[in-house]
Amino acid sequence: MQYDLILSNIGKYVKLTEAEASFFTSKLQLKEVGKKAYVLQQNERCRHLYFLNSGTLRAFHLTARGKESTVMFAIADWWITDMYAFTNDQPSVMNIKAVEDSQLMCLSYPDLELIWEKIPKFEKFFRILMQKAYVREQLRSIQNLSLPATERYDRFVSKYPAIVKKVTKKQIASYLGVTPEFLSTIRKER
Amino acid sequence: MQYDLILSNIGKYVKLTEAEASFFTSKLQLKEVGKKAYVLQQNERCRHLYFLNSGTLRAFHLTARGKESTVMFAIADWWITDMYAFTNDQPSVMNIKAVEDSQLMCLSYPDLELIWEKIPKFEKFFRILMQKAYVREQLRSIQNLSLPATERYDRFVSKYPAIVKKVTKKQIASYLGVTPEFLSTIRKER
DNA sequence: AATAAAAATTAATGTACCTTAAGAATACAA
DNA sequence: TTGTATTCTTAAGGTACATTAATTTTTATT
Repeated sequence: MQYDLILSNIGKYVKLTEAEASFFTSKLQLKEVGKKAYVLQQNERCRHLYFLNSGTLRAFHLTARGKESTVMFAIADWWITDMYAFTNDQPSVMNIKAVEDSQLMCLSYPDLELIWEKIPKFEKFFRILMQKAYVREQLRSIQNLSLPATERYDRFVSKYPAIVKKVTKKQIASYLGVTPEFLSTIRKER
Repeated sequence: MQYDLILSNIGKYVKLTEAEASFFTSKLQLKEVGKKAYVLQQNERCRHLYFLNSGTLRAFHLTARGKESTVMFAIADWWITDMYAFTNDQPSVMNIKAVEDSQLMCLSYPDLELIWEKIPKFEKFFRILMQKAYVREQLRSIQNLSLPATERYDRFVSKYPAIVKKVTKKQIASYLGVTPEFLSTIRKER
């Protein structure tokens, strides 16, 4: 049922007993959002960590001048939140919006702290999750600094084919840090 | 003595007993490196996680065409390694080199696993460490995508004044993703 | 199906930043 | 202290990418 995906996601890294699993799932809230709905608005407090059961989300930062920068995409089986705002209880620095109808599991920070306290295995699980997220971001930084846009696009397409199928070119452009017009000329060259 | 800094660093987030602290420090190896010495070479295996007692290190990626991109700097009280290579036992994607004479504590992956197993509090500590590193990298990505070089420089200087004192303009330029020549024209405008 | 709205493309022009090259300042080694 | 390397700066010319604007294509709405 609705907890299968999230439990198997966690199960890749730690083994939970029945009791632990049911304590954990008792803290989850199901949320359904329609396409274009906001899961989080920039400057608001970010009260939840989200796990995607289905659908697609996009996190993006908006500058004063209205420029959008895509921070990340999430599809089924991914975790997403504004980690800065969520863990520091600060106004969020990004929006999270549904690219298509999506189903999410929500976990509040107080509940997450309870879970960490009661089931230390979850510290391990989140350590691994954060470690992988850190590595992903660091490799992205390296690529942004060292590669021209054309190669960044090629690598994005081959690394995230499932995402490419779901999101617009405009959204990919804002993830890569180029305009949609320029991405279009890049693609013509292929 | 030599363990004071690292223990107080850890103590900010978890409280260790005497026995735990001494088990932990028993796994640490002291290393001294001279200015310009390599702590890690790109493509080599990355066998250690490092904590800086003193000095300054710089991690940078080198492209086939010889272009350097600075991934991060580390000064006293910072942790540093090629986290991708270290945790996945893969060839490293970056070099780590001493900007000045430095003293480090080294921890191997097998020892770190022992520590995690024996003292679960260390899972929590590293969860927090990875979480902060992830947030730092994500905010950097946002800034790289949304701000022009001149503002990225200003923010770097105000966020990391202690690092600015230690490293060259050329190294800062390669962290910001601009050439030293262009950084020079930016600085003239201040 | 018709209309509206958003995305994608194309092309002309513009600019932030790069490349090359040379000179000046700073640090390093003999 | 002198020479040598490295960094930093300045300036001219070049390029990757942005901006603007118009057209086409795709998607969403009634």
